[in-house]
Amino acid sequence: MGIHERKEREKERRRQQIMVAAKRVFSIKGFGRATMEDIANEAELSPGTLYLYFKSKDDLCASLSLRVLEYFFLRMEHLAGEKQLDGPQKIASLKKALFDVFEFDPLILKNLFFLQSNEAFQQLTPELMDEINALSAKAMGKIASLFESGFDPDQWPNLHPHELAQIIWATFYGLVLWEKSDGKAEVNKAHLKKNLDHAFEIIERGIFVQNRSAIDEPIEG
Amino acid sequence: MGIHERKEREKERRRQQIMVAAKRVFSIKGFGRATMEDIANEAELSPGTLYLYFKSKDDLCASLSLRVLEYFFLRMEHLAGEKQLDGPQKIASLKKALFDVFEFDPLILKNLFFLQSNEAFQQLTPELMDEINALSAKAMGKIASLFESGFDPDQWPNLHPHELAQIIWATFYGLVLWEKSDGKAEVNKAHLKKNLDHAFEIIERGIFVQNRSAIDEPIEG
Amino acid sequence: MGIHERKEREKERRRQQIMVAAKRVFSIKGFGRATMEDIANEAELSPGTLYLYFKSKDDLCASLSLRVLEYFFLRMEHLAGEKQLDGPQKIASLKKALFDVFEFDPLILKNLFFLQSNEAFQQLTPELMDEINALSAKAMGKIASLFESGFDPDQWPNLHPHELAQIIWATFYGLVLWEKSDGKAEVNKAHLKKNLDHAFEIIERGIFVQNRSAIDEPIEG
Amino acid sequence: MGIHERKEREKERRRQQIMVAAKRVFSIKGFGRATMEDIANEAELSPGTLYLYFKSKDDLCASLSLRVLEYFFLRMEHLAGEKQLDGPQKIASLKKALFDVFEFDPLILKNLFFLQSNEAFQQLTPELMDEINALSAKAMGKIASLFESGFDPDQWPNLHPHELAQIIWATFYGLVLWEKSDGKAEVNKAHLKKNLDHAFEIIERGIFVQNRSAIDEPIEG
DNA sequence: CATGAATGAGCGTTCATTCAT
DNA sequence: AATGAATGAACGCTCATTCAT
Repeated sequence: MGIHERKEREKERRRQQIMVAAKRVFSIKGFGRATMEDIANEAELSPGTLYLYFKSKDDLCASLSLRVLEYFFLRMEHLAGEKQLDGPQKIASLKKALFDVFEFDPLILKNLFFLQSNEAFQQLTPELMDEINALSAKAMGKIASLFESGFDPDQWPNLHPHELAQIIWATFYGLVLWEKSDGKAEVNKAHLKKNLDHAFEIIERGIFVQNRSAIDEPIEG
Repeated sequence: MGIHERKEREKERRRQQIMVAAKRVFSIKGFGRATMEDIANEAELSPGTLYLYFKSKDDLCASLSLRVLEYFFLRMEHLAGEKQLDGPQKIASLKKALFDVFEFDPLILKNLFFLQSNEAFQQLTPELMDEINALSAKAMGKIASLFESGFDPDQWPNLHPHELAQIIWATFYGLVLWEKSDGKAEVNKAHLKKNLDHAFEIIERGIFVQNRSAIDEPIEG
Repeated sequence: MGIHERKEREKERRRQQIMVAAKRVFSIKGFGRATMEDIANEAELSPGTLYLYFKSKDDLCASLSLRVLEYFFLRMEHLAGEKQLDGPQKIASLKKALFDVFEFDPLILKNLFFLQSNEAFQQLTPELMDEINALSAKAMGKIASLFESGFDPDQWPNLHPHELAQIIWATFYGLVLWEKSDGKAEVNKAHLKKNLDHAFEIIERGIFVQNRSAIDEPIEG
Repeated sequence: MGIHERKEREKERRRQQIMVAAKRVFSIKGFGRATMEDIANEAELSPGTLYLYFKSKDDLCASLSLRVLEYFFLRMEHLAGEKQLDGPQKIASLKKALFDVFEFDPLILKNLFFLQSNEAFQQLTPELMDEINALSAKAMGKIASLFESGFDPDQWPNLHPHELAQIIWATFYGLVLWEKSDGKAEVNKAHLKKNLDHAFEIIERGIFVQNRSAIDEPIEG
């Protein structure tokens, strides 16, 4: 049994080794222009070996994405579990979590977003595609659940939590992709952070503040 | 001189013809899978001819993007010229303009966003890259100018109009890329419209509404 | 129109040039081990060019086969048209025709037989597969038609012409494949010729001669 | 000595086990598409182990063929030993034996014929190639010996028994390869049987019947 | 200007075989 | 003896681009 476990661990380590190499290569040569041979060289393995751990190049790429997505989902799940937060605190935590996701792996995150908004996505193994989609959906669901009790339905008669989650996610999505992939990681991080701060402040004020008519009405009345 | 001008006009017409063909092919085969030969066939020209009008495939793609960007810029310019609008009207007009840009050519818009967040972008002719960047920047500047007098700097001591423009743009960006490219154009339009509505309502309320402290102060006072 | 025809001729010539090169390469390196690059080099073209004239390696190979098959069919058709031949003359003509087919291109004939009795065959474009099968069937039909009036149905109550055609063809098939592919073309030809002579003499005697019971009957009677 | 023999027996058993697995895989995936890994999985061994028993994939394939060939040779040897048979009985027995050989393993027989008429054959270990050739030759010799006293040399001044053996073998060869490998084993068997019946009836009549001149002679007499 | 045949570097992937354990 | 992870050469095919006509 010890043997089996050791093998498992080694196998997993190899996978990680390949994924690390792939990430490095992607960040140097760009996603589309990285070849399996490049990755193999970087991992100090032969091309064939890569295929023992990943079905295809797409599979490798998607697996990278999956890791970020998993991290993202875990953060969201944890967040959704914190019952005592008020609206603004939720927003703050969400912002923090999203920023952490970005920091966890900016390149791969861009890669993931890229992949999802791309025709290549349709060519993954259906299982992998489903897995990515399912995980995305689950994470989105967690964001939505954050807002189930978070904002005033009288003020937002048409905005369902899922739609809000989508908008927040899309904003994040846009901000991330908007960052130049010029390798200046620290600059990008700071820039994204500032943008996130502003965006979430707007969202927070927009959602939780009593709106104008509510304020004005008593005066008018 | 008439001859020269006619030649110019014909040359420009040819370019348009190719771009129209390219658009059609992209929308059928997807961006990555469209070949220059496909485009040439669709334009009823030979592959070689394409290279008389566009330096490379990337150049052709980028030129397509440029058209959307030009349309976008024109809309923004026009909008920025309308002096009499109040804040909410500006937001409404901006939303309308962005939606029109999407409708103008959803596929190419996605393509543009795609291109910009992509390594391929770095490989365009510098001139083209500059042109795209300059046009983007100019359009962004127009959005920013919308908000120069639009929101209360006391409430937003750190949010410069340019940053707000970026956030709005990124949100749009994210919402557009988030749409599935599954060919159901009408469905996508309706979905994007709803999302845009919500997003801009949040932004509008977030920016223009007096914030909580402002509301509360009289009570405290 | 002259231009178009010249182009057509040149295109056809190119095809021939490639097929000739392919044949040479096959005969040197064997079918399975010949690469498209080998063939391209032999034809003094680039690999890509081959694909302008043939959809795939299989397509190229099958096209080679088709030529032999066409020749074979033409011979059979011509033979079937000669009405005045008696049985032994038919057999002799058929033998001659089959031998000519072998001589026309021994290597490709083996190749064809090889292809047909091989799993690889199932992977050709359906059209090509159908074309080969249809041509084979037509040729077989011609052989069969040779024997529709050729042998005594009283003596062969169960042997239909098509079955006889199959047997003759299979015999030829076996004799051809039986030849060693050792490059000694002349030796092979002589050997096949001798075997064909014997085989067809047996067949001729077997089919056309009155059988024992027929001979014996008068004695019995 | 007991130990050594037991080892030998076990080694031989392992070989058989692998060969059985190989046969199963070939019949499912087709010959060319079966990989060593497939075979190893089927045999519940690891790929490496296969190489302890067979030098190469070709070697394994050829060994399979050898088994059929051995069976064939045994049948022929037995047949050649039956002294009391007359010509037609010999033909009938030979036909029966050949059909049994086909039934013994249609797929592998096709494979053998395939292998022999193929370049791959040249790449086997010389020993294996020699063994196959020797066994073929021996079996062929047995067929030939059947006919040493079987047919009238006056009628067949040029047909030596070995040549007749070759023709019969080639006919069998052709008929076997001619069968579609479509998995419908029973259909194929019935079809081959019918073809064999017809072919051997032709051969029997052709060889043993008094030929035309012999028939005419009584007139002369 | 326009053509379109030709190019050829480049890629993802396979699989028979090896060898350290 | 048995393993099975690793190998790496090899291959068929694509397609953006060029250039002689």
